[in-house]
Amino acid sequence: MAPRSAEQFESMREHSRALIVEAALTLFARHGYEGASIRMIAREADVSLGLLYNYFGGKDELLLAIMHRGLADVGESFAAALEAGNGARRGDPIERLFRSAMEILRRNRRFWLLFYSIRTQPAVVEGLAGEIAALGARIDEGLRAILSAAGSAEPAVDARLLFATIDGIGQQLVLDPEAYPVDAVIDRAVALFSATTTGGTR
Amino acid sequence: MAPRSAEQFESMREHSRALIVEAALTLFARHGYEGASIRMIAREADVSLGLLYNYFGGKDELLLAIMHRGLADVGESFAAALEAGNGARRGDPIERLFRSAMEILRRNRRFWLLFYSIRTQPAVVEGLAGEIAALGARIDEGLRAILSAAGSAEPAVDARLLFATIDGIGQQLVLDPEAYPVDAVIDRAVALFSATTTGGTR
Amino acid sequence: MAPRSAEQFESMREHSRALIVEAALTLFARHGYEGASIRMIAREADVSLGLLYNYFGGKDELLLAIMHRGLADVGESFAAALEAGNGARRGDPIERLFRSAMEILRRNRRFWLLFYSIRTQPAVVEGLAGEIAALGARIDEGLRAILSAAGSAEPAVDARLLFATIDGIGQQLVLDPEAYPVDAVIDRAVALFSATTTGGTR
Amino acid sequence: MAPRSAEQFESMREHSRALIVEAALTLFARHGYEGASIRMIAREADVSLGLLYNYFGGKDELLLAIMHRGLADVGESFAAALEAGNGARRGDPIERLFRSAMEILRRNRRFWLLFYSIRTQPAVVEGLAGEIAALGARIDEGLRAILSAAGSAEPAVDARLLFATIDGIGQQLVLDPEAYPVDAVIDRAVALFSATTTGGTR
DNA sequence: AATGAATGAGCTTTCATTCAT
DNA sequence: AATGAATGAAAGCTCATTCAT
Repeated sequence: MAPRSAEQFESMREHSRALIVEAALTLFARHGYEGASIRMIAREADVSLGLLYNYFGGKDELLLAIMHRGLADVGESFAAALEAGNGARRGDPIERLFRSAMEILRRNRRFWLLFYSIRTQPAVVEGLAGEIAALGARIDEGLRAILSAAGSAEPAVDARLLFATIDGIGQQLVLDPEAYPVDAVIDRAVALFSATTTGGTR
Repeated sequence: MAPRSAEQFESMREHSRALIVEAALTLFARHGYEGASIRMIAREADVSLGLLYNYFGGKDELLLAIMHRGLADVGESFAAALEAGNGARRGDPIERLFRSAMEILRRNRRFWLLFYSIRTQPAVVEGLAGEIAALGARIDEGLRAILSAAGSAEPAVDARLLFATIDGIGQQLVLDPEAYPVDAVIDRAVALFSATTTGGTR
Repeated sequence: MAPRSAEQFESMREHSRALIVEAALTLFARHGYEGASIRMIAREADVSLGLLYNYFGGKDELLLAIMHRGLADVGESFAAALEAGNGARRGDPIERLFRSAMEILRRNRRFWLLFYSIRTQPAVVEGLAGEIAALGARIDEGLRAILSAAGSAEPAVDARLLFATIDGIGQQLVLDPEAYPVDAVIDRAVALFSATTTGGTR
Repeated sequence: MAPRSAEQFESMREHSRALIVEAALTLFARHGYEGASIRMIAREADVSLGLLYNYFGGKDELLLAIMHRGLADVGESFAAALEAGNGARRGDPIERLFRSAMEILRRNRRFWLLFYSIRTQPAVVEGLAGEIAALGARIDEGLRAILSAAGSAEPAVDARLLFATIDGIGQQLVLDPEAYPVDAVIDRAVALFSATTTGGTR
């Protein structure tokens, strides 16, 4: 019999990899990086222990893969939100920003649960520090641009505050997605931030 | 050796206990709850493994003791901040709130680092959930009172937003206490929140 | 594709088998039997894991095949050396023996490295013990014959000593083929052994 | 109750350490370094898995400790043999050397079984290479001195041969201590080596 | 003839915890 | 009050081996 084709193998690999990443994301989110064991993950993915190591060099690589993907997603989503704001689309760019931030959080709650639980731990975040810092800088820059355009007197400080506010709301949302009144809070936040800017260049 | 008095024993106990809690706080903050081992803690406290277990029934009890103390401290500090606001002291109560919140964070950075890293993990936080929820409710209530007094149209929503903002700023501060421009950000936050309230009862 | 002939298949088989044996010999020699993994061997042979198991029932069979071949080679080479000595060829048979022994060692250094590393381990050598003993007996016999012919008073003991000497020199040579002064040592050994025999039948 | 005294702890430690080293030596000798598992060793020592790691940082450290002790023993024994030869003691120094070498081998058969099985494997011997080389050099030097004194024309080469002969006999002895006729072989070897030296300075 | 994904037992190691003194 | 030797379960990881194609 002929061996499986390269495409067959590729699709098997893709499938198993996805299973594992999915399981890891769930368990890392629930128990934290250290609290979730490789065994638990393999079982959750319904895959053997050994197979996991066919795809990831170790627990750290698994985390890295997940975080890498998650951070990239955040970066892209944020860039898209900014771009939309610069276009002809109507509506307050600050509001759009808040909304899309919440969208990102909601879409990948597990990633954020994980991210929030590891970002204080240097050893865990080690290989990611640069990437995270770069993403933070890019976001800060974007926020400053929006706030400048909106007529902020101190865009650098306002950007920090805006970011902290989003971060804070996001964390509450992620901790209790059922009960937290995001929409009302966001409305209020938008009102606050818009009130103190002149309304921008127009 | 002369027999020690009951007071001497008591003070030795207190001393050792404090040493252990201190060490645990440092290491839990640095490596997370799962990442810090009992051995590391005993060594850091310069105390034997056995002694640690004389004082604390296990790793979880140690965490509980730390968290309990920390949460109590937060509760008290917050109550004090509110009380001061209600008193004859002049100045914006919202500002006073922000300032004292930052004070709390700064005073016990390690506690917050730890708290932020575990609050997403049900298993770790298990025995604390009620306490945390109660504290949250108390704070929410206090915030609503302040905001009502300050003339907020929707104190419940504003309280949520205010809390999220404090939480968000706090987290940034705790992650990078050296470089984060707290004071400027707080000034701005105070301005924002004060601007949208009529000024309250005065 | 044209169907391959039986000979073509046969030659492919031979080729793959040889590739695998070659790789295994290299890695067993370098890392020892337990230290070399089947995966490493398959990769070194540039062959799939599955194919390796098509040719060899397991790691132990692979070792057996290698050792079997190696021991057979030793047996043949030794027999040839003896035969030459019995023939009309001139020169000291003891010298010829030493020289051809070194020749064997040099020709298959990897085999000897492996052999020396496993011969103390009953479990590894299990299936080979008989074969090794038989070869040893054959060699001992041959040595006794030579030494008898050379006029040794105690050929049995001399054979043991001669064998140990060859073994000892061989091991040094194999451990450091670059720097070890085999030739000089052999010259000296030949002189020693020849001096204490009367010169034999002639 | 008072805690155990420092001496009590020390003696407990000494006891357990010895148990572990003893078991490791036995199993490393029997199955080789890679072939003996830490679990097997702990069981053989009748000690828990964890305790082993209280005393040795890992499998490699355990090997190192054993080899270190063994090599030191060889060095000392050899030095003693040489010293005795330089003193007033009568008898052939070469003979004394052979005898004491066999004594060393017999006294610690397990060490030699282990040593012979790992000396061809660079990765295993890694941390020991320098120590082994130094010991080898010291022995070579000692042998050259003896052979010079005994009137050898080429002490450097004779030393190599003598060493290889001892090594070879030793290996046979260690492989089959019951049946190998060491004494007879040694007698013969002494005769050979003594015959070709003039008898030395005296 | 040949592939490599998949398995699970077993490996080395770490950890929270106990206990005799 | 205090010590640290001792335990064994469970962690991360590797390995020989199987099997569908």
